Amino acid sequence: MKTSESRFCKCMYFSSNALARKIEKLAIESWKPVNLSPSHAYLLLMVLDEPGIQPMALVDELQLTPSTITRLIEKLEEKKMVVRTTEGKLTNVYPTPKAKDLQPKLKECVKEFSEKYATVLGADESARLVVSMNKVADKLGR
Amino acid sequence: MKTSESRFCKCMYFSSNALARKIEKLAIESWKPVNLSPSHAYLLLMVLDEPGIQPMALVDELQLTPSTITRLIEKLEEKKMVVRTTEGKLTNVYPTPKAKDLQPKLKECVKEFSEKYATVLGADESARLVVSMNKVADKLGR
DNA sequence: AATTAATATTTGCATATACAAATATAATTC
DNA sequence: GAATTATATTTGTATATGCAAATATTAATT
Repeated sequence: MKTSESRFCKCMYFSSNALARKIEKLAIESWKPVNLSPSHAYLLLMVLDEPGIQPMALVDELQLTPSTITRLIEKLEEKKMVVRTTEGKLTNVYPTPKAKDLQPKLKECVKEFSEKYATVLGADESARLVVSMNKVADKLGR
Repeated sequence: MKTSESRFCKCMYFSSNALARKIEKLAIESWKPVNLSPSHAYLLLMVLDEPGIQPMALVDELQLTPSTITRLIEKLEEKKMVVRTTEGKLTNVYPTPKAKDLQPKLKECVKEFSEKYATVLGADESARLVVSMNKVADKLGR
């Protein structure tokens, strides 16, 4: 059954979740080459882009909760992709050389992913959808 | 930081997830009065609407995996909201009287929820967004 | 300076979800 | 009718995520 044929297809809860799950699946495929989940990959991209970035900034940028960010960092630490230094109440997260080596491949995955859905949906339509999802998310605040 | 200001706001993965999480939060609030999570509530609504419905039909309608559907039903069974009868390889799920009593309240929650986001986003805009999310989900198939 | 309040981070616990394998049954094919 | 294949459901296990409480540290107030 298509999403649009479900009895609940008029419901924002149903639709946003169904879409997110399908996109997630596509994303997981895209990041398989680097053996990272999409969230881990995005967090690592942030760290590579801004070495020393602090968890709270990651919370802000990735819109996840502090505890989730801690857990993501922990896993990347296990994988020797980042290191953490704690001074006082602040923590800095730095990429390891291993992560830096991976950077080009990571960017490749980002590109592959966006091409994957642009192919299916059309570049314009997907861009428009992203903009309007963001607008709505903004309005829902916090 | 607003969703639209994140470094990743152009990415479908980020945006669809951020939106789904925010909507989920709103939905959880809306179904607190009946002490059910949104997924449980929707499954129960299906069962009330179509007593004896089989798990596979729920998989189809709710677009979740079979295992997730099993788990959701189990929990509703614990709560004495549904009963399962298994004959051969098929299972039928029926609402209990307790669930039937709850039905009006459940529908009330659905309404509250949709009013909640319609207020924030405008009825038209939210309807449009839902339609286009469904369209995209359809195209992503499977 | 001492107390209080605010902030950053981590931990313990709970939940929803999925995948893959296991089970059980029904349908098909030979 | 026996063997194979397909289908429905459940189970075991793993993951991502969140909330609330715990820690630790800094800032503000008195």
